[in-house]
Amino acid sequence: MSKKKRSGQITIRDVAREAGVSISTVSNALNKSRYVKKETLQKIRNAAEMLGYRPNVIARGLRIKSTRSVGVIVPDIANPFFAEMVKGMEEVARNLGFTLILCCTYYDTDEETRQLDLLMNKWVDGFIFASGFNTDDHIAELVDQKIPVVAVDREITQFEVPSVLIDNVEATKKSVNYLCELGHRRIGYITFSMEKIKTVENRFLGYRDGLKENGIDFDDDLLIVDEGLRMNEIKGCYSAVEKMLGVKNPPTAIITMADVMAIGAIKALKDLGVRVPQDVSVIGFDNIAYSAFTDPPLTTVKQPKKSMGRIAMTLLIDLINKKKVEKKNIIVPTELIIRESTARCPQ
Amino acid sequence: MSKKKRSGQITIRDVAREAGVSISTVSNALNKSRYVKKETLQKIRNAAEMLGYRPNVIARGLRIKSTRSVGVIVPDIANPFFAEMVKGMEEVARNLGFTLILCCTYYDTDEETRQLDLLMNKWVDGFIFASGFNTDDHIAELVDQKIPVVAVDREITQFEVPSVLIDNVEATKKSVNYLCELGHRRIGYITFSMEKIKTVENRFLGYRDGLKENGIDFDDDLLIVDEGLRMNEIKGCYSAVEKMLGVKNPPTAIITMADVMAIGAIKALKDLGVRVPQDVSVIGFDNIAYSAFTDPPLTTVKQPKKSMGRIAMTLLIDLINKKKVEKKNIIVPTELIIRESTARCPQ
DNA sequence: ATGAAAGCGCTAACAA
DNA sequence: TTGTTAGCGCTTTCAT
Repeated sequence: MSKKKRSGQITIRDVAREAGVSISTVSNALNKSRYVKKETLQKIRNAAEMLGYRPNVIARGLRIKSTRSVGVIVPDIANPFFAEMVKGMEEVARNLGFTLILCCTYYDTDEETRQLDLLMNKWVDGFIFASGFNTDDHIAELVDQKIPVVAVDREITQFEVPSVLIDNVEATKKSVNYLCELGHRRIGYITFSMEKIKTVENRFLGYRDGLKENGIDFDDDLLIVDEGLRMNEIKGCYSAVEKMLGVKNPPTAIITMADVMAIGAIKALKDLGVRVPQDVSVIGFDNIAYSAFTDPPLTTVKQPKKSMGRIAMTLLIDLINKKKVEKKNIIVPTELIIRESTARCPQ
Repeated sequence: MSKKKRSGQITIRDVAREAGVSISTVSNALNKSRYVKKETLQKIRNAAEMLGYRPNVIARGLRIKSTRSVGVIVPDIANPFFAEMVKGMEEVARNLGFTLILCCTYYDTDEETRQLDLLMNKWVDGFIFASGFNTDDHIAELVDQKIPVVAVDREITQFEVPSVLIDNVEATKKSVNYLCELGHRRIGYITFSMEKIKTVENRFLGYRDGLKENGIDFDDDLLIVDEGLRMNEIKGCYSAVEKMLGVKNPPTAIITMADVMAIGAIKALKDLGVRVPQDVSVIGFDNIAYSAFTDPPLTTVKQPKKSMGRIAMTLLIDLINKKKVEKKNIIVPTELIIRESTARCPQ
């Protein structure tokens, strides 16, 4: 029963000897890469089984230049939005016999580049980027080397890289429209810096254009752009909320660009003695599982996270397997989920 | 600027030619594995830089039998408890130049075994199991082949495998004691099946013994063991709570073995018109980030998730690097976090 | 201080 | 239907 120690691994050669055939027959038999007589096949299978043979995927990878592993690069796995997405990815990778290598960047471009470098050396067969900068320089090399890449929750404009994402402009407009229906005219927006991330920018654009379409002038006072939010989305919202309430004509509603931030905003408001939603309404973005259980439950825009992850991974593996796929963006639907953090505008 | 296509990779041979030295000198220079004259080194570095040389880690791995990658096996990455732990692991893996391969098992032993097999073929250098069955058979082979393994949030009894975990018995007793201090005598417990998972079993033991130490008889009516909770911890709690409230002498307090379940329990209670904590108190376990923002905020037992992940990964990599480490369990501290889901026993 | 060459375990072209 | 063999890109022993 006890197999050999790893450094004395059972190789294809051992199996060949045991089965009384050549190593190429073993290889071909086990990989079904050419026809092998039934009985020979059986002999080989028996020998392999008996010896506890494990094909050395590294050696195989060296030969065929494929490791059947993919790199997944996300900003932060502890953010339920990304965790859900990765869950979807993992599910399909596993089912298709691929291995998922996880890297977190914490929104740091240098880190993203470093990770990429490391993984390219490891010869992963493809990449999914859920991380998000618009400086796509480091993707250039991947494209250049024809390594499959798909993006998710971000757009890559410079290259022919397919993305799986939502229409962020429209999605945010839904929030704005809903608040306007409730009579709000002073609507604040909390985001982190958008210059490098199209997704973040588009959400802001949805906010700005949504206001315009409802005949409301954009007011700089009601826009908080805060880098601190990146590292601690929940707590980082305290200062943002404080700042926003301090303006001469404070908002009656606040939109945040992520649920994790909305959760922090609600807490901050409550701590400041502001009632949600009676005094101020709050809308988040993503519909993470926990937003249904906050106090009050959060109104938010739902993204199909897990399914985005699944689609992205399927796409990537198709690309790796050289299936013909249309290299264009896949837009998945969103939905405004109305819960109790929003109410009619006071007075 | 444009590097070659991958299949025409720049190899050590190209660098050697460019630098006018032998390939072994290049290898030794780049790996500092033996002394190389300063100027030769410089020449080699220049050549490598110029050509955009990337060492092929797969080829290297084949030679030295190490891939500098580790397998991390968790039940469910979308559970914030595991996501936080993985975050800690990823952090140290990355800093030490290791690659983290993520696998989810969804509490399925067969899946765990399959994953393991896949990763062994991929020659990962070591494993972290946060997944959790006490049938450690599939770990036997790892131990047998001297592949480093560390466990986290679980105990492995049959083998000399170090674990990073809390004292689950004591931790749960803290909850029981606190509820007793508040005057509760009818304390329910919701868990999923514990037979195969020591951690789950120990929490129950803490509950049972905690009751005894407070002079309370264990009542079978107040224990709900529900397999459905595994797959959907939040929603699965509905039926558990319903069942528990239906008994002749229902509880005034409920302990769940995880925050995700407590969140579901609170929701279920509210939907049934039971006030938390006025009518029934609820205590969770883990202190995931979102338990601070539920309604009411959850009283829970804090586990240092990220730090557990960090410790586990550090330990594993030490093991891989053949550092001498004590192969014994590392117990990390817990803390009862008192929020507002618990109150004095009514009347 | 450096080079030549063997070989890690596998696949695939070519032979038979 | 199967076997022989070159070679993937690298590390490392043995020479020099």
